[in-house]
Amino acid sequence: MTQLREYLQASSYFANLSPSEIDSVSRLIFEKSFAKGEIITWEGDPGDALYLVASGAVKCFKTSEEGKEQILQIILPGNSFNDVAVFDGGPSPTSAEAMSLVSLYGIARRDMERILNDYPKVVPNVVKVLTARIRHLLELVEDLSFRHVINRIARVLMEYASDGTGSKPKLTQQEMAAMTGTAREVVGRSLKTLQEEGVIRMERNRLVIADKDSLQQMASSIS
Amino acid sequence: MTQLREYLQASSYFANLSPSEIDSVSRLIFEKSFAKGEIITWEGDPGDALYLVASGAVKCFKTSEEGKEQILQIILPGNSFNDVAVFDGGPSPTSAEAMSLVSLYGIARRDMERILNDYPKVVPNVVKVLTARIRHLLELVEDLSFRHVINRIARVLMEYASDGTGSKPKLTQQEMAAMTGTAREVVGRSLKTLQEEGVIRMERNRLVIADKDSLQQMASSIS
DNA sequence: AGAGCAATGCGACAAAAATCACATCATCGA
DNA sequence: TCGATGATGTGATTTTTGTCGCATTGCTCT
Repeated sequence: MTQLREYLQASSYFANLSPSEIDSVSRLIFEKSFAKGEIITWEGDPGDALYLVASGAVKCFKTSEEGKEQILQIILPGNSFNDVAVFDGGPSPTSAEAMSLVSLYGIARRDMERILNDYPKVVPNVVKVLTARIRHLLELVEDLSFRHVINRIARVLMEYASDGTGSKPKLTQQEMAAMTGTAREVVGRSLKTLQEEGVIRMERNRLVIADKDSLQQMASSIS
Repeated sequence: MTQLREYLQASSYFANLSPSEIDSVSRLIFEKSFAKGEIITWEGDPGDALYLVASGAVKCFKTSEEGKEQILQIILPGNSFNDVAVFDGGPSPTSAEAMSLVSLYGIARRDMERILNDYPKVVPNVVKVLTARIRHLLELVEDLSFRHVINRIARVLMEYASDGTGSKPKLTQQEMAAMTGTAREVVGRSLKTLQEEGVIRMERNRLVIADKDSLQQMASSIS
C-alpha cells in the first residue's frame, strides 16, 4: 500500500497532490496482473478503466484487417495507457498486450471522473499527458512519412537500448517490425546492414551498439 | 462582435458557457487575417496563441530536412490549431499555413490560462479536443502503416469531397501527396487508375466522384 | 536431454513507390 | 492577350519494401 502511494506520488497524474489526497486516490485503485502475451484491452472495447504500469511493459497497438500490427507505444513503469477512451468516453482506439509479466494499477472511469472533480489540480496533469501523447504520435507520423525503414530502426535501437534498469524489454525483430511499420524480414536485413557498417554488433544473442554516434546519425538522418 | 460571440457559442471550446461568460471570453480574443500561402506559425516557434479558424482553411504540416511535406490536418472553420504548444508550453510541433484567405480568432496563451482558471467548465472541452486530435493522428498512423497510396487517396477524396458549403478547399495533387505521405506523380497516377476503374471522373478541371460506394470500398480496404 | 515452438537468417522475386525528365494545360496578372 | 508560373500527364527507370520458402538456431518446459 505504501508502495502504491509512493508510485502515485511520482506519477505524472498525481505528482502534485498532498499525501492525504494521494491517500484518497489510492483507495480507488485496483491492482491487476497479466502474464506475458495476455491481452489487457481490445481495440473497440469501451474504456472502462485507465491503467498505470507498475512493473513490466505493455504494448499499445493497432491491427490491420490482414493481421499486420502497428505498435504505437510501449508503456513502461510509471506511464499510463487507455487514457483516451477513459477521458472521451469512446471506444478504445488501440489494443494493449502484456510484453512481460505486468502488474497494473487501474482506475475505473467513474472514479477518474470523481478524482478530476474533487481534485482539480489533477486536470493540468491530464492535459500534459495528452499533449505528450500527441507529440509522440506526431513523431511517429514523421518517421513513417519521411524516413526509410533502416533509419526508423536506428531510432528504435537508440530509444530502446537497455538502460541497465532492465525495465525495457528485449525486442524481437517481429516487434521492431511492428514498431516501424514494416516486415520482420526487412528488420533482419536492416540489422545485418547496420552490422556490416559496424554500427551494431551481435554478441551471443545480444545486440550491442558499437558506434553510438553513427547510430544517432542514422536515426536522425532521412535517407 | 456578435458574430464572434455566435462563433464561440458554437465552438468546441466554449459551447457550454453562458452568454455572459462568452462575453468575457470574447473580450480576450484578437482577430487576424492571412493571405493564401502565408505561414501563420512555424514549427519550433513558442506556442504564444491558440487559433480558431473563422473562415478559410489552414494546413498543419511538418517538413522534412529534404523539403518533403506531411500535412497532419486541414483545419476548417470552427476548429482550432496550435493547441498542443499552448497547453504544454513547448515549441509548436507543426507549421501552419493559410490555404486560402483565412481569418482567425486568436487567444494568447496567458489568456487561455486565465480562461481555464476562471471557467473550469472549459476544461472538459479541452480534453475532448485533445483526445479527438489523438484519435485523428492514430488514424493517420494506421493509414500510413497499413494502406497503400491509392487507398489513402480514396480516403482523402471521401473526406474532402466538396460538401456544398464551399468550406473545403479544392486540393491540388501536390497537397494530396503531402496528406498521404507520397509524391505528386504517384497521386496523379492513382487518380488515373481510379478514373480508369470508373470510380471518379474528371470534368473540366473538376474531380467528380462517380461511384461513391466503390470509393468508400477502396477507402476502407487495405490492399 | 530432447521435443516443440518461437525467433532468425537469407536468397529469390514481386510489387509498390520514388525519382527523373519533359511535354502540356490552366490561370492570373500586367 | 501574352507570358509566366503553377498544376498536370506520362513514360522510363531505380530504389525500397514486401513476400515466399525454407533452413537454422535458441529457448522453454517437461
